[in-house]
Amino acid sequence: MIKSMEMRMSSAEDCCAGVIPFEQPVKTNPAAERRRSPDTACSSCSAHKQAVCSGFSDEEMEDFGRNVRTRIVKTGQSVYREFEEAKYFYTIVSGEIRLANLLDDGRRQVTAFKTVGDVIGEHKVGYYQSDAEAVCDTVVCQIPIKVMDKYLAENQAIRSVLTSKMQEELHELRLHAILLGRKTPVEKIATFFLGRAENLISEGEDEVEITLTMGRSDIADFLGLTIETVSRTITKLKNLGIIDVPSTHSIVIKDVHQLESLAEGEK
Amino acid sequence: MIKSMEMRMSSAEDCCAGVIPFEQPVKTNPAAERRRSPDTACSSCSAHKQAVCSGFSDEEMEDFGRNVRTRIVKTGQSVYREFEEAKYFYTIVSGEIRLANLLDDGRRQVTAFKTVGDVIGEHKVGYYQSDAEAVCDTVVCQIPIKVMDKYLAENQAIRSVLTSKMQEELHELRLHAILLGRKTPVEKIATFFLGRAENLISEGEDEVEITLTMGRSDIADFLGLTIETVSRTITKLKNLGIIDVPSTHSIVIKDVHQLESLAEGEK
DNA sequence: CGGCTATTTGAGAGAAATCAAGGATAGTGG
DNA sequence: CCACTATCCTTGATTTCTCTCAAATAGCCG
Repeated sequence: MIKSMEMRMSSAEDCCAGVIPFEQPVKTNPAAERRRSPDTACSSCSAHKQAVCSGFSDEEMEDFGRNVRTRIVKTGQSVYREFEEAKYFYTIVSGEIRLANLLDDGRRQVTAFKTVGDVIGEHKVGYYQSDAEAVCDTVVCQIPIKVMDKYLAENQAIRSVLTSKMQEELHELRLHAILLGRKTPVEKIATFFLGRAENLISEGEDEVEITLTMGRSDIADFLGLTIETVSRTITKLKNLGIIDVPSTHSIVIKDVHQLESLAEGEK
Repeated sequence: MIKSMEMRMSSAEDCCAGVIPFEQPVKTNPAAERRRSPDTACSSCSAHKQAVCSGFSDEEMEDFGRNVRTRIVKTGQSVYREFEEAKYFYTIVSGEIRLANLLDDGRRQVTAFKTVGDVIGEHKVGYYQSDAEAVCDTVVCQIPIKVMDKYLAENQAIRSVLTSKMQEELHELRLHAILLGRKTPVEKIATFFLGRAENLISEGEDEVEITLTMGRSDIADFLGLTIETVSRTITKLKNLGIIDVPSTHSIVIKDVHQLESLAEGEK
């Protein structure tokens, strides 16, 4: 039923932008997890400012910290799988997660890449609706649904943050639908690169370097293309002088403005 | 900037399944709206059971009814437009709404069709992120964001219903991404028809009749196809004996099981 | 009935997928 | 540290499917 793709991936230590907020050795146990101890407290968490927990007061944070666990997910491993009972939310502390769905014959659609501060999991459904897999070595904060529900019931700030995150996710999925349904390969790749560059583009700067954590097949399955078309399109953009490709997983956007034009279909 | 598509549509009175819950004449004013009076109270609203307001107690409902307005939206008119300031949520009382986004050159992606009981609008963003247009004559219940926020702050049941609806929307958008990115035209059309039949299929029944409220170009823009491919694919399914097409806007699924096989890509 | 759209159907072109190799890269083990 | 090997990525040739362009038909409204 499930064609094995993208397994046996490299551990690629330098591929993840986020800083892992503690130095503990990774357990050999594949489901490595630990309750947060004082030295790994939420207050020192590198993802705190961007995550749902940003809405907590200091005392609440401390209480929260006692109820969550940190889980290390190595490249290619899954955080959860589609149809599994949804017992937890996860906040991404460092690394990157892809959400993907499979058709019976092995065709795959990656619906989103999630990074530091993003929340994954399901509310009110009971089971996960996608596979969540680590694109590179990743650290997540595991929050039991019941705990989250308690905070949501009591705390307006948390509700507000979570609702905003859901709303943003809806918006991103709608934008992605436009991309999948109506954009050409060049537009898709250009849009994808710009999305990755979003937080890196500084005023008046034409050149930005982005990191492609994931492989070409993840990109292809995200954009609704084949890996060959992804590869050819990247080469085309390179030949046009709009990007440079110093290495497979690194792209330098040499002309942001021109790439933006391409992304919107202006010839 | 915007290519005019789908304008000047017919008024197609028989195309909407929902029952309009009151008999007032439609105002000639294009922004026809009225505060709900006792005889048009929420308690008699045909959408009540399926909508967010289902979480209200009787007194709350009465209060709620004083704060909302009913708005009649004729075929082709918009409830709101992308980038407009988002002042209201809307619950669909009867009829059908399409959410759509345009690219600068006129390409369009319909991201969803919304029907009775669905909520449209944005939280926490400030502006609408899609166009919302009536596929056929439609009645919506207009809820000021501030009013909704008040209820959300006070009422767990409302929060729960709204969160569920958002979660469901996320799920639908993910499923739609799979369709757009990875399915063939036959699979897309089959999936679309089955989605429309979802609440109509009864146990052990092979044959179901569905109504296509929208035109072929809406279907095409929803499925990421051209109208020609939509038309040809429908013809193909007809020739295979899996469906009948008694009229343009009516489809009889003659073999639900076989259509399900096609929708999932089983040859 | 007449005009306007929407839909269907046909023919042809073009673009992306598929099939097939060769080359680069990274992780493994000596 | 280096060679080996598996995998990933790129490139080329070909096929196939969908889009585009074009025109006929059908359906609806006044």
